Amino acid sequence: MAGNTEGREVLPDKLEDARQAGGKNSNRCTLILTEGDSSKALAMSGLTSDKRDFYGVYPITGKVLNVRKASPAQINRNKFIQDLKKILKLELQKEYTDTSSLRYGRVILMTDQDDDGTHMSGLLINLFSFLWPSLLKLPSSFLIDFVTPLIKVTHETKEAKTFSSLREFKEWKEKDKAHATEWSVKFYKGLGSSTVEEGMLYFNQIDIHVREFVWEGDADGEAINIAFGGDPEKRKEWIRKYNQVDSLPGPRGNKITYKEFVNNELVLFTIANLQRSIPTIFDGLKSGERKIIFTAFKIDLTELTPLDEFSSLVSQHSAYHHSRKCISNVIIRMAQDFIGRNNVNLFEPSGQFGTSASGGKDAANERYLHTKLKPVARVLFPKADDDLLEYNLEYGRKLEPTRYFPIIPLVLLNGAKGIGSGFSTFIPQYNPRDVIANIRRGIKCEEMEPMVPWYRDFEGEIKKTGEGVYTSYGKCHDVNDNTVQISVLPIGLWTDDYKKILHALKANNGDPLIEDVSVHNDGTSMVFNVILSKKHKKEARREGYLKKFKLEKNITTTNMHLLMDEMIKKYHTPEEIIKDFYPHRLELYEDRKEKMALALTREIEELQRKIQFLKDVDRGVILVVGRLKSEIIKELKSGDEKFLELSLTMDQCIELEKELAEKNQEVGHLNSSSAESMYEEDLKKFESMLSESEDLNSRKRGMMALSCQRTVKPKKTQ
DNA sequence: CTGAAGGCTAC
DNA sequence: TCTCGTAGCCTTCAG
Repeated sequence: MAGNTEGREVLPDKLEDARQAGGKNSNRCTLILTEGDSSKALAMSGLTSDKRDFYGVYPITGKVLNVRKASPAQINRNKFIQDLKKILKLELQKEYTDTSSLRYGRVILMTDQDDDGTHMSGLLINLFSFLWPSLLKLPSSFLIDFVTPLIKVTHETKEAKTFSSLREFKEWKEKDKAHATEWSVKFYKGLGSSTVEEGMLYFNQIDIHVREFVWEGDADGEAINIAFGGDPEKRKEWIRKYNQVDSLPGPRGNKITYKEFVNNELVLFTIANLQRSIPTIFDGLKSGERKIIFTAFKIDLTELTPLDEFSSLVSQHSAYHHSRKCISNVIIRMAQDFIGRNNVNLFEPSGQFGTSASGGKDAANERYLHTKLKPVARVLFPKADDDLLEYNLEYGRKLEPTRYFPIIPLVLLNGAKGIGSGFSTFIPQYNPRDVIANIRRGIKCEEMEPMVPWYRDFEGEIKKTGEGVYTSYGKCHDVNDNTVQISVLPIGLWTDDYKKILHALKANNGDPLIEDVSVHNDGTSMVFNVILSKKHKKEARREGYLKKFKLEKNITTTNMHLLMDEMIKKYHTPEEIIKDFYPHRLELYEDRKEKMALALTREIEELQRKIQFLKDVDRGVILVVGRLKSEIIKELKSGDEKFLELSLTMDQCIELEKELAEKNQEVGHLNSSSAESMYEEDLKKFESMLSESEDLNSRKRGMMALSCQRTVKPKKTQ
């Protein structure tokens, strides 16, 4: 009667097993895999007691292992796969011709209706298709997609309709454009926000909320292999192809082939993944960073504010839908200013935002941190641009711009690292002055100077050592015959990691290269004193300490990808990035000029009308004295009524004429200024700000030097 | 030569 | 609350 309880005690704690699972009715049982614990709760509240006979629920926490790229050992030790095997009684390597030996007859994937949810479904499909392909090829679908409505439209007289994708909704709207506006539209924000009642509704009519995955043939396997296999080149090709499809997918019933899923739906995750991981050429920002900047400008974050407070404001103002912990980490990274991080940080780090001891991983918890915008932010992103940008909308609400246009390519100042689907990116940091100089050359149609990576306050050397390869070097010197002092590490090598390297050299498999290491922290930086082993001393001197002590690190320009209008573009040099950037920035000044001219013209016309009005009053053309206001208005041109509020004196007239003269002068100035000269003004402002902060830094360093007069003495050798 | 690890925004 | 494990790509380094 009841399900087979054999082995039930070893089933995972988080499983809500179907009562009939593993029994003679196991074939009629369905396992629901949910994305996260909150979706499991929704499923549980929707499944009434009688349904619990045949439905089991198991939550997945986090992303599922991509088995196609994993080693057998990794697959074996993966917790989720172990659990799944137990729950379904799956056996590796087994060919299934039916599901009779399993504890459940089919599996429903209940993932969120967002891009990451699609990815989760994809990873699960990938898992089954790789480990148990025979199950997906069974005539009756083994994998089922649970589809909750994303959008619901209601009408006064007609029956409500629901859509499970934005694409379906848009198709419907296009088809009946004339009447679409009669419907009111409701957007669901995903599984997490569904109510218990909605959960019940989904499971009462489960048939209209599911979609079967169908295996048609080899093309399905091939599509999955391209999306999840070990060949990124194939993936790049796939993304390029499906990123620009304007044709909509075929009819959407209650079935979908794996190939359709991959090419029409999974590709949307891929694009979202690129947009959050790879900056645009225009503003050098990833989507999350853009939301952060936007919110900081919008709420005018010029006073130190607790970081957790700011990050929750970002969620509200920019409709950031991911975890707040995540956005806090991004803000922390944007505010960090230790050597090797940002050349121009836009946010003030107040509190322990992390150090070069561990590349910033030692930052304090967000509740101990404060931040605010640095003044340079509004110099790089001028306020005057705000009206010229294009903004994203969500449910009709204005959000952050689709892209900003800082005055110089931010991505070259602060660099970029990111890992997306199909593409990753690495862009080194450069000297703002070099970038400015090259922009000026570009505008004057002169050849640009090749730039070498530059990191603020880095005292080591960086030079070109190959095609697309630059090497940064640490610094060290002999203190005495036995001791070498290492005072500077190459870019990207953190002191904690370097300690490990030195200890490895000390051990060196029983043949020590160095005898001893001592580490000194002088408050701002680390200094290592290394005692050379007698045996290797000569060799170390001959081959060079930098090489011997691993004080060289490469910085490559071979993987520079940026987004440009939703397409990935590869750059080979930083100068190429500048060339793609500054013409757009110049165009923005043309826009700005046009807009300012229009506003000025309006103001001048208004002034002229006011002056004319006052003159007419003065000459008696308009009679004012001793009359009712309503009488006078009848004789006035429409729009002139408000001029009655003016003080009707010649003093007022003279003042307005003075104002008019000023405005006319402004027009003259505007007409004589070109986009280029306006650009130059903004660049000069940024340059003077750079000089200010450089002065400040050198003063700070001077004070440090004074207070740290005690130099670090090497430890005496015994 | 192969495998692992680091970097970063997400679940 | 914090830690851990996962995706995704490319480069470096250890075995």
